[in-house]
Order: sequence, then structure tokens, then C-alpha cells
Amino acid sequence: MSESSLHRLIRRLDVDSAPLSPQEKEAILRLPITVKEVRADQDIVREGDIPSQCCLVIEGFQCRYKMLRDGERQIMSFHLPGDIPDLQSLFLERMDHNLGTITPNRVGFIAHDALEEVIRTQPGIGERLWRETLIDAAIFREWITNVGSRDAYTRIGHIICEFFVRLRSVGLTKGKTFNFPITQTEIADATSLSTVHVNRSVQQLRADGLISLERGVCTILDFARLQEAAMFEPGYLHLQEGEDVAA
Amino acid sequence: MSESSLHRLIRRLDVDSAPLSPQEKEAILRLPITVKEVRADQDIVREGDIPSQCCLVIEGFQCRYKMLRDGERQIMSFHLPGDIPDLQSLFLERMDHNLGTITPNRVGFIAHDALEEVIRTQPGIGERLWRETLIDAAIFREWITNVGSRDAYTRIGHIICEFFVRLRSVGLTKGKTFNFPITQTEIADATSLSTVHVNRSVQQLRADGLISLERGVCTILDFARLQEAAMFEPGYLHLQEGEDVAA
DNA sequence: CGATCCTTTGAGCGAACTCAACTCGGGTGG
DNA sequence: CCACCCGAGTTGAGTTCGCTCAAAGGATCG
Repeated sequence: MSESSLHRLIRRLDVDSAPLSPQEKEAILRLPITVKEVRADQDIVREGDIPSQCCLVIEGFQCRYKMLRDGERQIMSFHLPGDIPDLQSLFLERMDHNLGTITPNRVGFIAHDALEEVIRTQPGIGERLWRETLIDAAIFREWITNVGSRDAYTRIGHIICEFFVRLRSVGLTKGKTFNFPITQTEIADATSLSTVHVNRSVQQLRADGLISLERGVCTILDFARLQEAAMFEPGYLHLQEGEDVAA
Repeated sequence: MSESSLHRLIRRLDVDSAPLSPQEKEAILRLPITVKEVRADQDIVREGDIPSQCCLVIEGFQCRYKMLRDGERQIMSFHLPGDIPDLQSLFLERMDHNLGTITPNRVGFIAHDALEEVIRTQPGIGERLWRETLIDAAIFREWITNVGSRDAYTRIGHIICEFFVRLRSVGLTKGKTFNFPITQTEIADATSLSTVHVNRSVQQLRADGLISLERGVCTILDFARLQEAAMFEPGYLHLQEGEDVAA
């Protein structure tokens, strides 16, 4: 149970170019983790909170978001199994945004104390966790570009490409098909578009033969053309060689 | 010369709540740094580069940006003295964006090797640098919200508030006045607006008595009202207590 | 004192928005 | 087992914020 979840973390951190040492793997496996089931649309941590633990996504999807005073919601990232979406709370005391589930989740909580301890005794693990937060930041940068500089059609295509490639990198795709249980309202909150316009743009993506998307299941019908149309260049995800592009 | 520049880095990392130890300060001062003058509008590193050093801003302003295939430029952050804008290159080999100067700069280059060495021997310094990259990420998140969810007037006001508060935290403001040598074209690239619309919105901010801005010098005439109008809440900057808000 | 970059102004246009209503599918309780 | 309900998706029509195109004033600097 807790073993399999920490193995997911090991797979994530064990980069080909810099594999984890046996001691490092053991240290990760010794991390005390509390596994919990969380329903859909629940907050894990909220803006203003001062967490004392981090959350490893084991199953399901999460997102980070801010609420604006007019009630609008801005989603700033999606998170999938293997991610630790609130790792930054280790060094930034107060949450400046919310973290919530999109679907039902299985999550593992790891105390800050335990993480600090493992970082102290195994600096290599700290560096790898640091690297993960840097990739988060790289994705944020891409999202600035996405909401800032791309039109609705491109913007939505881009989100789908990213979701697909990230999901594939953790082995959660079947060919070009994957679970995409993100409602059009949530896509709207992530892309800063209205749900109406998201809907019309998604229909256009379907009409153009780029994707099929219904009832939470997405299939990419022509990745090359979608990637081109969505201006998607996966470099910013900093995946390992061989992991990126194509299939 | 190189002493004063590394002292700037020490001041940045020496948080009240977790002051640097004497050994840590010494270790920072021992860092080999190469100081260089760079003209305005020059790239420090480019997308695709694999840097072997990091850049400490000593004097002047920089920005990170991406170029899109239609020639549009998306600025994703501004950087000011004390920042290390490409710290992420320590763990993410390949640059996924550009870093360039906005004004003439004095910068200090520190080799990755030297940084890795100091992080290894003084883990506390590593944690503080990690924290800096997490604040970068927090600012990226806020910028997603800015370009995504705010109208032109608010968006520009927000950028100005952020610039002011960050500048003040490193002692580069005089009262409510500060250097703001960012052209309207650059504001446009940072806010994803057209220069024409930036111009009209800036004029509106002036007409509303919130700011004065001419020839690279900005004065905030009514911070409370500007902050309110710009939906600016400085929590995401994770400044130390006493440093934030008011004057 | 021309060259150039930055700012400003006018006018028409368009991508995305709002409001409103209708459809569809899945779950739930009487 | 059916009626209802509710969230998600879809469609139509009018509106608006910010865009583009075009051109004219400043400022700064060899």
C-alpha cells in the first residue's frame, strides 16, 4: 500500500541521467506516509494555510487555483499521479493559492519533518525534489504564454497536449487514449476562457479531426497536426530523452 | 567590487527568521564571481542553451521571455538587483526561455561548479536558494492570474505594484518614487496587451491620480487606492514581515 | 539636427464574452 | 422502475474590450 505509493515517487525521481543510489531509494521507502482517500472537488490545502506536510498524488487528478474577488477561479496547474503539488510549502510557510482535487483521489501525506530529515541525510534526494519544483515553475511559465499569447483553439489544444505527454511519461496512457476527466468549466478556468467559448473551440478541434473527447476519455487522432496547431513544444516539461514526442 | 555584489546576495538570503551563520556568509563571500557590464537589450542566455554558470543581477533590470513563432514576445518576469534569474539552470540543463537585459546591467557570473560545491558544504545555502526559486514560481503563478483574469487597467496596475514592492524590499525606492525604465512596449509584452491599449490604460491610471510615470520614473500617488484597483495582494511575494505593504 | 525610439491619438474591426435557453446522461429516491 | 433532478454540454444572438492599421508628436543621442 504505502510501498507502492512511494515506489511511484522513486520512479519519478530516478532519472536515467542521474539514477538514485540504493541508499537513496531505501531512504525514500522509509518515509512515513499516510494514505488517504479524498472525494472529488475537495481542497487539500487552502490559501493562507501553513501546512506541516506535503501531499503525494497516488491516484486521481488535482489542480492548483486562486479565487478572485469577483468569484472567478484561475486554475494554474493540473497534477497527476507521482506529483507533489505542494512541495513548495516546505520552504514557503504560507500558501498563496489553493490545492484541490478534480476527481476522487488517493493521496499520501508526508510530514515536512520527515522530508527535511531525508533531505539532510540524502542531499541527492533534495536536489531531485528541488528539480521537480523547477519543472513546476517551467510549466507555470508556459502557462503564462498560453493564456497570454495564444487564441482559444490553440490554448485548449496546448493544454491537451501537455496533459497527454505528462500522463504518458508516468505510464497512464493507452496508445493515444487517456482519461481526461476535466470538465469544460475546468478547462475554462485553466485557459481563462468562457465555458461557451471552450465548448465551441473543443468542437472545432473535433471537427478538424485532431481529438475525440467524450465522457472523460480523450483520444488524440493526429498528434503531429495537433502539436503543430497547438504550438506545443515539450521541451519545457524537461522530460527524459526518449520520453518526449511521438509514440 | 565583487565583494559588494556578493554582499547583495547575502542580504537577499539572510532572512530574519532564519539568519545565515557566519560560516555560511563566509562561504558565499568566497564564491568566485566574474563581474561584467552588459548593454541594454542583450541576451544573457537563450532558449536551447546549456549554461554552466548563473547570473546575479547587481545593477539594472532583466526579464525572462519566450519568442513565439509569429514574432510575438511574451515576457514572463522582471528581475532586479539581488535576483539570480537563471538559477534553475543548475538543475534543468536546457534553457526553455531567454533571459535578457532591459537596461544596461552590471551582472556577476558564478559557475555552476562553485554553486554546487557551496550547496554541498553548506546545505543551508542550498535551501535558501531553493526558496528563491520557489518565490519565482509563486510570481509566475500570480502572472498567470494577471494575464488570465484581469482587465488591462488592473493588469498594468498590478505589474507596477509588484515592481514597487520588490524594489522597495531591496532598498531601491525613494519614498513612493522609483526607477521604472520599462517601455510601454515591454509592459505590453509582459501583460499580453497591445502597446496602444497599454498606453491608453496608463493614461487612465494617471488620470485617476494613482501614479505618475514619465521618462522611466514612476511615483505612486496613492498606494492604497492603486493596490485596491490592481487587486494587488503581496502575499505571493513571500517577503519578510514588516517588509510588505504600506510605507 | 537628422535618426530613431517611444508615446500618443483616431477609427474601424473582431475574438471572445454575456445572457439565455435547451439537450443529454446518470444518479437517486419515492 | 420510472420520474425527477442536476451537472455538463450545446446552441443562438447581441455586446464589448482590446486589437489592428495608420499617422503624428516628443525625447534622446550621436
